[in-house]
Amino acid sequence: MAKKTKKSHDANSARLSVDELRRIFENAGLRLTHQRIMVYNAVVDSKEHPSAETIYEQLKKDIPTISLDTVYRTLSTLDRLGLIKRLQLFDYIRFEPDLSRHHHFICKKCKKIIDFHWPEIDGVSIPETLKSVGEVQDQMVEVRGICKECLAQEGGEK
Amino acid sequence: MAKKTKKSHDANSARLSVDELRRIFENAGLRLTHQRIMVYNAVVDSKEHPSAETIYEQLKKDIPTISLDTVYRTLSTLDRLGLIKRLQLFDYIRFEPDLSRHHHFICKKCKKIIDFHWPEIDGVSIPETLKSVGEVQDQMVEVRGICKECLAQEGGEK
DNA sequence: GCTGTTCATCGGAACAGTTCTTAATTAATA
DNA sequence: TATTAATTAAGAACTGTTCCGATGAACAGC
Repeated sequence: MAKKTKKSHDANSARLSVDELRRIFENAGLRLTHQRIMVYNAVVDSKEHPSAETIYEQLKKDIPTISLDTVYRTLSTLDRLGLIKRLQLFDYIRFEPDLSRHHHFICKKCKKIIDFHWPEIDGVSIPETLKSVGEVQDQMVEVRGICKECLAQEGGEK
Repeated sequence: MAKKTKKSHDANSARLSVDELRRIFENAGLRLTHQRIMVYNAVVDSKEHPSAETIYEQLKKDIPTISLDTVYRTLSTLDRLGLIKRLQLFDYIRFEPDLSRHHHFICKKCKKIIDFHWPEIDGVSIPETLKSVGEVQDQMVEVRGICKECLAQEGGEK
């Protein structure tokens, strides 16, 4: 009753079923524990690129005994298994469930991260000079600025 | 004699003269101290996106009494004045002198950061959806992969 | 069912990078 | 030279993250 009904998912972060999770964990020789399921679901359901701390605070409501260490370890495990993605954009490490190619708008003020897509960029082939630098595995545009909410606040508080 | 002759600069990180620095500091109501000049020069001369610790270790050779705290404070000041740029891509905070638009290749293995240019990307205009998200101030492509040196090492050590 | 083994978990301690504190000293500018 | 900001030293504090030793749960083979 007091529970939030948080169900709105993007196409690219649909939650895997427990059976699918079990298969992935078993293949990796790992056990699928309650905590692991809960951490996974928390990241997938979240839209705010949460930090370990955020996930921890959230899960404590349902599992009061969960430890921060477990959250950290589990997030690492999930990242290693490719189920979520680790991001380091600021002082915090954050996690996101969207594994498809996308980019980030980062508000310099409130540090909010907003995903966006940019197909025009995704189509541009990597410059020649980069090929001699190394093997490219991943690319992402990071756009920084001030988000609408912070702009409104700035204008209002003057 | 034991001094390194490190003079190769990119076009975009030409060192400001002491007079130019003085003017900038004066405008900001700050004093231009020996340490500040040295820290500034160390970043501008460096090609490796150094951390505070790296700068500190380097400067100790010339100023044995310099404190790590001063390095941290000075790097912040220089960033605030727009003379260098602060980067947080990994666990360390790093600094770079190149203020022009460029992008970063980051080696996942040795954590080296290599600058590169990508004019094709710079010309692409920002997607419509972003305009409703906020005010864009800065954009940068982050490419991750394995650099040539690490690739060679990987092949060799097998 | 038991028994041992293999993990995952817990709680707290440890760690690393960064910032802050206080007081004394040094050095830049008017 | 006087004023005042910046630096130093030595350490504490802080924050995010990881490690450690003990405990406990789940599973395999008997």
